[in-house]
Amino acid sequence: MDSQKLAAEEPARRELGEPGAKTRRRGDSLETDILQAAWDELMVVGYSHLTMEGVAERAKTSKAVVYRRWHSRAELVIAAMIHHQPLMGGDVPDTGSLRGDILILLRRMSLRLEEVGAESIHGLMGEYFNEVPLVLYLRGRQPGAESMSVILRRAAERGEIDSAKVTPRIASLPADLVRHEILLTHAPISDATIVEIVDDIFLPLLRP
Amino acid sequence: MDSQKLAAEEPARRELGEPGAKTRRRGDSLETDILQAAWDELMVVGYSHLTMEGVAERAKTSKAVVYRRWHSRAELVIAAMIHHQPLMGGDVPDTGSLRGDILILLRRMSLRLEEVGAESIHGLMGEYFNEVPLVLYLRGRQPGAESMSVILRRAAERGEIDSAKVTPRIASLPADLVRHEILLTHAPISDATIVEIVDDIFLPLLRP
DNA sequence: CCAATTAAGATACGCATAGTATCTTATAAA
DNA sequence: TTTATAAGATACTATGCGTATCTTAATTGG
Repeated sequence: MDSQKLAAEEPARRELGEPGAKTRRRGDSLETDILQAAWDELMVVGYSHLTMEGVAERAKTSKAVVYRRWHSRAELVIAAMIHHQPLMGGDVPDTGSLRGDILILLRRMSLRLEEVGAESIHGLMGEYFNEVPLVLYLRGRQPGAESMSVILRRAAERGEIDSAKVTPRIASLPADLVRHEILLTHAPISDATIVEIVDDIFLPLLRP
Repeated sequence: MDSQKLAAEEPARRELGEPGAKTRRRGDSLETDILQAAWDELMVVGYSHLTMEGVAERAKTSKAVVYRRWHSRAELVIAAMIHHQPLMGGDVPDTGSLRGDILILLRRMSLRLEEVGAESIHGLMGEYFNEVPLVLYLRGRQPGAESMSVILRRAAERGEIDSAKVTPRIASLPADLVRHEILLTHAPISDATIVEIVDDIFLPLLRP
């Protein structure tokens, strides 16, 4: 039809042990590699400078392959974030006191959020606002992330708190405040801030 | 030097009463018009679809004129937001009770934030993260926006609250929670949510 | 009141990136 | 071994950013 230059002269040998090796990943293996590449690219250049081209290049594949699986930059990055590490996942802390448990939970959450970076989260929310998975991710509503309710139940059983005072809003309050702090400030949240949230706000609201 | 087509044949008559009228705005008048155009454009197309070209066109001027004053899209939009309406500004409510005052303050703030739109705020934060004015705007730290401390001082004088309990974090808590809610959810914040924040969280923390 | 200066407004351009389409060929399935 | 699928390379369109250049209206100041 038109003067399209056909194919490549060099048959695209990817860096393996032997040069000239021809191999093509497919399916899950390829998908995992792309998600990893997207995460790496996010860490290196940040969300605002992340391009589909860049991710494809890093994954040693091409844009078309990436677009075949994710329809936009935001979708890809959200998938990469979840693939890398859910925000709230992990074992439920059990130190024997509510204060100890929740400090562990909040520190873990803030480390993971800072790893992703507030900039990325804002970027995603800005161009992908009506999508659900991102908010689920942020709020830690992934399946298997019910740490907070487990901790609160145990604390109530120990008699540390008045379980009648535990509304959903209060249960999510500490995480909300940490999230808010990270989203609005550039510097990482200090441990003193986390302790303040727990000791001056959260615990006083729940004590019998 | 090169084959540049020179000038316009048509001398750019802007819509005034008489066609053919030649007039050029300058200085503050022009600046105000551009800020207004930027705000209008923000309302119509949203931040993610707002372009410098679009703003210039709406203001009936050209991109170059806009760039002469603001170095980026984000800078322009922040200026437009502040020009349109500071988040926390306005008279300090004085209903005679802390609860009444703070409800007014929070409702006002949430209306204004929703007018700007969470999407815009995320977009701005995403591409302009290290800039100070936006966070000042969001946190209501503009000069003349000390409503909250005035309200709290009056409440303390009336003996409604224990002023020893008022830490900076607790003082900003209600606004932080409203802001957080708006930034994370699509729908406008309900009045019940505002009341809940005040009655279940804020007031219990300050009562003697 | 006229000449010199400033900046508005029009336009073009280079560049980056999004997203799509097309083609060859390695890999998997039958 | 043949056939179907999709990986990977490449080209292409469209958009928008940010800059530069040029003309001319408006302002300033002697």
